[in-house]
Amino acid sequence: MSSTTSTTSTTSTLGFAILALLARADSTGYEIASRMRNPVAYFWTASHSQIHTDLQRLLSAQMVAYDRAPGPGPQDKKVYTITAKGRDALREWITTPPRPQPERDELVLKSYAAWLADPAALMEMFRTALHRHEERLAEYERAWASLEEGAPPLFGTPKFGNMAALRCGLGYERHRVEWCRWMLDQLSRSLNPSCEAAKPNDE
Amino acid sequence: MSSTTSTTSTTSTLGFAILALLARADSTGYEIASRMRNPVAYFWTASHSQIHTDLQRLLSAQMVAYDRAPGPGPQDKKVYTITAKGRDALREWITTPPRPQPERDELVLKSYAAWLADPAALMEMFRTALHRHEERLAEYERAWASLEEGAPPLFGTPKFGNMAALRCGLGYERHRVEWCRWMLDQLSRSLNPSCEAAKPNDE
DNA sequence: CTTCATTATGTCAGTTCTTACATAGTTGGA
DNA sequence: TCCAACTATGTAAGAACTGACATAATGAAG
Repeated sequence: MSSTTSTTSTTSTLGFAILALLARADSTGYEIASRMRNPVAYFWTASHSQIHTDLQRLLSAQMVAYDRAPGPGPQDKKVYTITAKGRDALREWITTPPRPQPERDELVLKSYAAWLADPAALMEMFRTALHRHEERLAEYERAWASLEEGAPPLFGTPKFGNMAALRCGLGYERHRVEWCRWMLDQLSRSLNPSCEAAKPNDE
Repeated sequence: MSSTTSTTSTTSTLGFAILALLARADSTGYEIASRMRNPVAYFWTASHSQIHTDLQRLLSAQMVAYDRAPGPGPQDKKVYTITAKGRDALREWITTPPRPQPERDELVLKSYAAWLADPAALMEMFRTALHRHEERLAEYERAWASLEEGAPPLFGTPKFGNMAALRCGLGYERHRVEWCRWMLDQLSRSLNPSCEAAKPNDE
């Protein structure tokens, strides 16, 4: 309605990811990038170049502010803080239902085209994927155990967010491990279909 | 080796998605777009504008060719076919291990920041998401049942690809439904923590 | 008869994101 | 002592993708 305060929230999803991290702890751009590589925040990643770009955009939108702190390096480092305006925008964004995501997954795409390729080579690819997912799963299980050790997750504390995201990650990796194993089983059957009658057909 | 045939495979993932569809059936650009909206091929989507752009790129790379066919419309429609070169490139791409995907998921990001927001509003958002995933799951289960009806999935036939991708979709939607329910349970507990001992913990 | 959905092609502006380039101090090991 | 890794900032070119614009025939419903 009011033409002055344009509510054209031009903040991108990455912008909100940055705000979500700053709401937990003040950070430099570099720290934000490394915190995003952390598996707990595994669901959104960005290169440092884009983080710097977005921080500048958030700055001009007055969503964040920064204090200069010395070194190490030629320039001062900039420790960013979320502003009240940024926290308001973040809070509003959190409960806005996201549009259904387009599910872009290269491995599934490859499986869809798998009938054209060499089964042995496919098996190697899925074995690699399986190992990756098993490692991630183990990592998440360790993180989950260490989160459950302390006090129960209180809503209103960052720990709640950690558990929520981690719980999703656990379920996702379990599903992936299962799927990769199923694929490997199907592919091995196509290589030696001899034991067709012997197999008990359940797992 | 040979400097003339530059193996700089500049084909994007979308390009291979298009090739994978054309390997199953010749299609116009419009048909490719609608086939990508089909839930069986739910793992990669694109707007028609980008499909047209990529088809032109694939054409100049001689990965596809087309025959003109009449109407309906002002121009002839172009029925695209995958070429031998395109099929070779596709086959090579299928077994190349994809880099670990960055897992960009807005809903998980929101859950990570959920501790800052209103639990009631969050519950509504997760209820919406739950319904979407339940619907998808039902859709996939129907598709799976109709795939199992016929002959068993033979490797070397497109049906194998359908089952592979669908199996992944089923596992994913189940995991999502489970996670959304867990989130709703956690959020409802934070709203009335009184019945901590009373509730039977299942639904 | 008009209107609307579907089939069908394409361009263009703008956003998001990746990759490479560019700089520079500190710290720790070989 | 030198070299590599880490901390720290940023720019710029280009790829990937979205959404709006633009055109136009067919067929079905009202």
